[in-house]
Amino acid sequence: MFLRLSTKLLNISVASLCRTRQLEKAEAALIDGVRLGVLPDVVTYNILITGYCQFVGFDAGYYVVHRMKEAGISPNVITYNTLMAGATRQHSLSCCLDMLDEMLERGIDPDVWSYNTLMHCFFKIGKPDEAYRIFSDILLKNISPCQATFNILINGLCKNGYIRNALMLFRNLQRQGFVPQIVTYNILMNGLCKLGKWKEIISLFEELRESGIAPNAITYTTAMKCCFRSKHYKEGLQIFYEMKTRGYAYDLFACCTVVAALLKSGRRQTADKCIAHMIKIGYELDIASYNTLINWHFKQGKLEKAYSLIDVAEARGLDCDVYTHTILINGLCKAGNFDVARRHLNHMKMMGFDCLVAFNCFINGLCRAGHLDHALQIFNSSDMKDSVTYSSLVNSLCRHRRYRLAAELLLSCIRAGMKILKSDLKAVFRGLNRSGTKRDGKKFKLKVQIAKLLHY
DNA sequence: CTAGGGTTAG
Repeated sequence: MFLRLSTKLLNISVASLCRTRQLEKAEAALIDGVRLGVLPDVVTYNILITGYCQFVGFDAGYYVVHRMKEAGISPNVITYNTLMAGATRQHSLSCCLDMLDEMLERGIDPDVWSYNTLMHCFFKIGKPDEAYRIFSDILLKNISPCQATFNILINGLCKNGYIRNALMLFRNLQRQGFVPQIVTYNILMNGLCKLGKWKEIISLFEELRESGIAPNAITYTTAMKCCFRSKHYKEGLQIFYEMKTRGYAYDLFACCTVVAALLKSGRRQTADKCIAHMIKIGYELDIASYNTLINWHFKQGKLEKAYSLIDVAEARGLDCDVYTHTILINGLCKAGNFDVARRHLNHMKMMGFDCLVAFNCFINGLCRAGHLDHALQIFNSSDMKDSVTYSSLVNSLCRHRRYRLAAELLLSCIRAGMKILKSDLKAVFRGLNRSGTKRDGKKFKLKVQIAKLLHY
């Protein structure tokens, strides 16, 4: 009994260290425990596996299974479920299936969580049909789905673009007695956020309050992100202040969201305060937090500080991601250093990152620095483009009163099936009317209408 | 210990 209690305490401490990315300290706690005669159990190792999977990778997590065996502890169903979750995190369906196989080989019965995780994996790699098949399997095998099963289902639908369907499913389930959890609401809010439906989010928030379920930090972060996205900064900040006054500790996730919004809306001083808070709480910052800090330095024109922070992140064993590189390229462009930016863009491409946003930063940077023709030239020789690329060029062309080319570009954007901003359309239309004849404007409007009918 | 949130461009 005494030993079990101690192991429980050990697990609590290992878990809190793992959660905050302090894996080395977690290992040290394990060694200290052994020295004091407190032996780790299967839960201890499962916690370690979660930590390694999250912060190092699936392979590192899987390696812990060998250590367990050496310590004479058999992995259980949660061990394998945790590993499946780790594989899912890095989009590896094959590892996920391997774990399911290994589990069966060892005579461990998969439980509902094993199937939940497999379903999650299929959703994550963009195969909703296969995911749904797993859901059917759960029912066929007479395994009772749990609340998480439905949450994963709803989330998977949202993540694969079926947000309205997810909402319908949610309402249907509710009618059949499904009691939503805070997770369910968070999932739906996040889905609506992608659609930019901030008013619907606010009303979902109201529904949540009436239902008596307490919102958590994730709810607040999601709700404010949605407001910021649709440029309702005041409303978003209001949610942030409510979160603070209600005593929610605002974590790194909330900080990143708020800082980004503060920088975008020009609230520099508040951003500085939030950054200070972030550094205070973030003794173990992750790459997204570093990205936020790096971006903050760039926005202040402090290039050297931004660079050195990238070094710090790498020295801490964090891998720069697509955001880091994009932020760097954007910073270089805003500073007018297009040669280095271009070189880094190529570098990024070679490393296999998605370069679209970085490319847009580059094009937009050239436009704003007055190198419109250079931007057009690069644009024409690239097949990487989306509506933002067009928008930057159309904007710039209008500023240079080159309305005909702007009109042409806008039309090809629509013909490629991409949404355009109303403001771009207006600018081109007004420009044509003012510089040419009224007929030019009318003809343009007609062409836009037809293009939309054919291509949206 | 196993589902949900953050960071980049117009």
